[in-house]
Amino acid sequence: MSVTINDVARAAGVSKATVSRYFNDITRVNGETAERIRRVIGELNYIPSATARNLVLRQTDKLGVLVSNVDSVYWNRILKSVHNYISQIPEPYEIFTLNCDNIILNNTNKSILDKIQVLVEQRVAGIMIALWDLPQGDIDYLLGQDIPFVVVQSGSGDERVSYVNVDNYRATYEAATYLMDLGHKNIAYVSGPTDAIYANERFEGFRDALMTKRLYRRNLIVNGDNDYDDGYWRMRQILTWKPKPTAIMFGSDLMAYGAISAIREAGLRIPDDISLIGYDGLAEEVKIYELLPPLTTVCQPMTQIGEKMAEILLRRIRDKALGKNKAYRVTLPTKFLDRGSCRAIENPQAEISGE
Amino acid sequence: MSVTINDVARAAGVSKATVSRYFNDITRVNGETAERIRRVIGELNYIPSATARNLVLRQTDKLGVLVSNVDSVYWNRILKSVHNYISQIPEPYEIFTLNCDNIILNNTNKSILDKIQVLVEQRVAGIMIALWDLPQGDIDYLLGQDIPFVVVQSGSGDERVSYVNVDNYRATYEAATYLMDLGHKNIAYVSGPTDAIYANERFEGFRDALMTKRLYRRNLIVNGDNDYDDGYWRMRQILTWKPKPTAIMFGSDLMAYGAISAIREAGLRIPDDISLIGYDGLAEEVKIYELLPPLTTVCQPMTQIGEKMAEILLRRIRDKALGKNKAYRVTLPTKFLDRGSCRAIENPQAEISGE
DNA sequence: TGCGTGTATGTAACCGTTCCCATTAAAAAT
DNA sequence: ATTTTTAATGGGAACGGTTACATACACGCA
Repeated sequence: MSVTINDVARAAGVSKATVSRYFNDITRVNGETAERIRRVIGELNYIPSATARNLVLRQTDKLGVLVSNVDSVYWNRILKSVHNYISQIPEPYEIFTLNCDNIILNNTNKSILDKIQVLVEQRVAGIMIALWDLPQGDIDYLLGQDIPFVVVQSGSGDERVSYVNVDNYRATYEAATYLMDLGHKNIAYVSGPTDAIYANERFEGFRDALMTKRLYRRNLIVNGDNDYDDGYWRMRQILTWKPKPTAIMFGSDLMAYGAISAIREAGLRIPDDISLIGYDGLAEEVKIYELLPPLTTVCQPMTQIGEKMAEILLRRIRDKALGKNKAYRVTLPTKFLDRGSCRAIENPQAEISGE
Repeated sequence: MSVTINDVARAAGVSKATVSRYFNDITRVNGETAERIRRVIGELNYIPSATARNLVLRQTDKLGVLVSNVDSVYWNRILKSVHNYISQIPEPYEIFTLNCDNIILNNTNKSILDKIQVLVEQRVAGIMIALWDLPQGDIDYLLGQDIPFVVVQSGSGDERVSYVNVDNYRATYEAATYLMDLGHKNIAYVSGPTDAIYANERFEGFRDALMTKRLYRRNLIVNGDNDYDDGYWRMRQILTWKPKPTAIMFGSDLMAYGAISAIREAGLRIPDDISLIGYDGLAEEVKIYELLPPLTTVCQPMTQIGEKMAEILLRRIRDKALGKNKAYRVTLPTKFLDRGSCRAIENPQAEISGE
């Protein structure tokens, strides 16, 4: 089987304590001895077992990241930013990413809690949770363990939870106001999954903005699933409405792009025939998206989100070492980016659909 | 600190051996006792320590993945496919992803070997290596450990290494032939990093194809870095050449898209003014890429690559349990996809540049 | 000479499991 | 009634590290 510290100790003619010291505090081992150990390690190709080490130390220098799905630009930018941040600090943390999309999509009997437990069992020093939604039960479980963690996008009202959030409500409120200022009166909204906090926040911003001008109509609200295909199909459905909305806001860029595909297919033009606003700002983050049809959108500060997450987690880990236990919470602003997929309505149509 | 098996045993009035049996072979514990243990576990919120378990069993159910950069569509599709495959098998493997891009980009003092060692320290059951390039030294190191591993895209001639490769040479050979059949005589090639095996294979396929018709010119070869920005800048440079090549092949779709951006900027049209061929087939994999300007390209079977990787790794793990040690190697075919970014040359220009 | 000091190393307990090997009591077989 | 089987459980030694404590020795100094 694999080489252990005992093998090294024996071959080097020392006790395993000395070998251990060689790794953890080399100043406490004699130069010649150290050299001997070094050679033996090389010869035997010895790698200490993190398992055994973690067991006795009851801690590791590993950080766990739980991410919804790895193949999403949004989470990727955040992940990347986390990696960047962590690689620039003095502490030698290693980041382990655990993917949850099979749980969510395949509806297996595994739950997010199982994934969290995997991380807990690993005795990671801290956990970053980059999920679209995190059940309160799981939050309670995490609070029960004494592992620092930080949550993004699913920060609820729980005061004990550290999180990085985005000002979703305000973002859509402003975007909707922008559309109304352009003269739109018949504005549809395609929401993300209604069971997710962030999706509701976005929707509520839209709704409240429209309500200020009595333009909110429940039958102009569509619930989507956030992805491209969903945007495509929802748009095809919307295109059959009479009258057609003059503008549509989406809970995600991906849905908006899917919608663009349906709109093109129908032979309509943007923004001449219909105005669109997305949400995420993918084109701001990924160069290649420049080549996509322009989309006015709400940009999320993904890089900043990742940095803040990592920063807060580290602060919590350091706090824990000092016996402190304080939740940190940040809400970051978004940036509205007009890329030309909306146009002004000169002759607002008299008739408003519904109700 | 956290609840241990001893706490459970004490609270349930049994020995820890019985609690252990409760988890591992419940038939060997009395019904009433089992019920008592079950209750205590619930009350104490006990979760067995995987660390301790792994230590005594000398194995884990963790698989490690080393990936170049998480924010790449290419690796993402492969990762996703790996996750899918693993989630469908009976064994309860957990996948830990380790990201290497800070190593490669930031040029830190950390090396890929360090990352590999982290995985070895974790005593993962197996390792998947999804890197653009893997130094031979690292391969040797891995072969020295007795952890099964499989490599993608960097499989060299080493017979002891299991890998999943793509028939890069043939792919570019055929793509180049296609261009020549369209009448192109002045064809440039923008290569990926020249120190990577796959990039050379692709280039060689191109070169050999052109050589068959004596059209290969060294001064039409540009070395790029595979990404969008690089494609953009290389293209700007190429556009200054006189005469301009009538067609350009790229070592990656990303570079080709970057080039498209430069071409648009220059007011030229594709394929009317210039023909392009990419490599990867991103538009085949990611729905949203449908909206990008069409690009004729070589599609890599990313899903299949991920599946094969996972499949081979598992086979190797099972083999190891049987004392077998055999390398598995697969080379997958690509698919040429004509999406209309190339046109035929009716009046091939007489003059060929260079030499 | 004797004593304190510092350096280098060894000894052994411990981390939280698994599992082999008793041990015990009850059931079955003789 | 005695022996054998079987079922249920406990005791304790691993697993591979870390670390507090003990030990041994060399050195400088009163």
